[in-house]
Amino acid sequence: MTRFSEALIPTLRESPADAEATSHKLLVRAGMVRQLGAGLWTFLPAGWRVHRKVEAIIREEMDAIGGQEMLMPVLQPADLWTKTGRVGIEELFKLEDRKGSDLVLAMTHEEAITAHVASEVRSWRDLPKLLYQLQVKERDEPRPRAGILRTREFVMKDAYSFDRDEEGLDRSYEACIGAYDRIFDRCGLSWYRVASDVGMMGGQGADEYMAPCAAGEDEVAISAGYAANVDVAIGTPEPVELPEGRDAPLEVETPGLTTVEEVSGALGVPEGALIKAVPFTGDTGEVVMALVRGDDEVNPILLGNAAGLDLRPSTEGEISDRIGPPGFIGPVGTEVRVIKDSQVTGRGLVCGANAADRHLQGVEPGRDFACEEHDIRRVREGDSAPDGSPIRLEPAIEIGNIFKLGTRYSEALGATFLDEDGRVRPIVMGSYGIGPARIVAALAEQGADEAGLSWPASVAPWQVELVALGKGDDETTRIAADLYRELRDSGVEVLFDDREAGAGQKLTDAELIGCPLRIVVGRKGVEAGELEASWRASGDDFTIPLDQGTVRIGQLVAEMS
RNA sequence: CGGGGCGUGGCGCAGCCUGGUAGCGCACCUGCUUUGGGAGCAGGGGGUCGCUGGUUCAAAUCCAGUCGCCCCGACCA
Repeated sequence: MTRFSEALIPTLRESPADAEATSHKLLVRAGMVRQLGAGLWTFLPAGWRVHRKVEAIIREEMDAIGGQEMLMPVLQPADLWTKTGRVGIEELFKLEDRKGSDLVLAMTHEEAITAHVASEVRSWRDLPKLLYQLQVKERDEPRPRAGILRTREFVMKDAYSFDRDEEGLDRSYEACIGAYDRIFDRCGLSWYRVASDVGMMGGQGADEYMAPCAAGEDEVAISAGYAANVDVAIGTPEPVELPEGRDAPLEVETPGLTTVEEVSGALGVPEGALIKAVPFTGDTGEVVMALVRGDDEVNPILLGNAAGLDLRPSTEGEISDRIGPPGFIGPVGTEVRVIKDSQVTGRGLVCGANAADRHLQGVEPGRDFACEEHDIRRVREGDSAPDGSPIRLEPAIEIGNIFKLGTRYSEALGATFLDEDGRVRPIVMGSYGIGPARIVAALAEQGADEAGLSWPASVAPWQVELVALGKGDDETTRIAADLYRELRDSGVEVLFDDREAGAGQKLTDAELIGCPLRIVVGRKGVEAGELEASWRASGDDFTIPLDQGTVRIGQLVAEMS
């Protein structure tokens, strides 16, 4: 299999100075990855072994649901991207060839695959199809970060489904969910499938697969029976005790008090009794006033979806012109569109009076102002999920995503077919991505301890690390070398540390690299007729009789996978 | 794009403020000793101090510009 002395596994005693994330530090220290430039990473042999094992699991599960693997170019004519309207995306790398033709480096492959399917698929009989590839993607990221977590070039498994209609898409989508669930389970990850924002991909539905880890750049709202990206998560907060209602709003003086904290303090009401009015301006110039409880924040994504607009926070000038003095605005008497969070209810609420240094008490939605009602507040730790269980927020890294694309790409690129009635119809598409490198990083984060990495057996670079403590050609070294050959010949993936190095270095490196099972051949053990074995994950150790080494280790390896 | 930080042998760092022959630890090479948690002794190799320009008798050090990298935020199919 692999002799450490002959392999390129450059372990490091210290972390690189610019590393912050655990996975970044440990993957570099374990000699698995190296940086070539910002967001540009090389997988060294040990790291690539892990990556390839993840790929193999992906291939098996995609093939199992009828996926067909293929390979498309990364370098593509810009023309295709003009047709789908994606050529303007800032993250898209653009370049010219020597003839001046416009090219792009693909960030995903919807354009390419749809162009092929458009020219090859004619009839309803040709559908459905599920096609996938493992291919490099290129993205001009504004900020690559955290080692291999967010890079400018990375391998992605991208799959695309092509169906005759929505029902077919639903079936393809469900099949992919099944495959994805199995893939992440088999990789040994802790993961969640969460509802997500459909984003710029458009389409009718989207789920993300998230792996919780400290270095994650997303946040997930999780409870016993609920999981959603915080971007779209909806929870129910603790109710607020409101002051007495009134027959009509009462204007009170609140000189210079513009924050929720100041107003609630001055009036002696809980922050949740205030109505926080947050103005947004749409791409059309329309101003929308979002209302949430004083102790809540507006979730701009939920608000944007509710409003059906692309929104940005309004400027002070827009607020003054269209609503009232900033700091004192409210929904009563305003002429702009008002969208109220469903948690803003009851009598006795407090809001800005749209007059300087004035607030209104005893306000009641519906009676005192008209509005649309949606869930637009940002979820908070401790909220209740729909099933009543408490929500917690966890950082997580996105490891996969699936979209119901619909016909956006097929219409743009003329991917149509003739149905059974002879009508031309656009193919209904789905898109399904997985980032193997992110799985590697998430596993590194999830399994790490003070000593280093710890890989699940299914994706470990080697199943066993065999450490020979002796030096030169003493007896222990010969025994270790014999055991290595036997294990290798019996099909065990074994990393044999045969280096001329001190025991401390070899043992620490074994913990750093994180193979599931470590076997030590040393003088003490050999004198007792034993091999010393230990599990990386639990630290449990035990001995194996020397003469049963190959057989027992073979059994343990079979059991672990 | 806004803010902050860093570029000095392979890695981690000091030196810069106050200009004057480039240093430390680890790693590496040779020899001897050593071998159960990152060994010891002796000898040795390796750096145009990111780059360009300026100031100066003299620049790692001062000035200007530029490139690269990291972190926070914005952004992120």
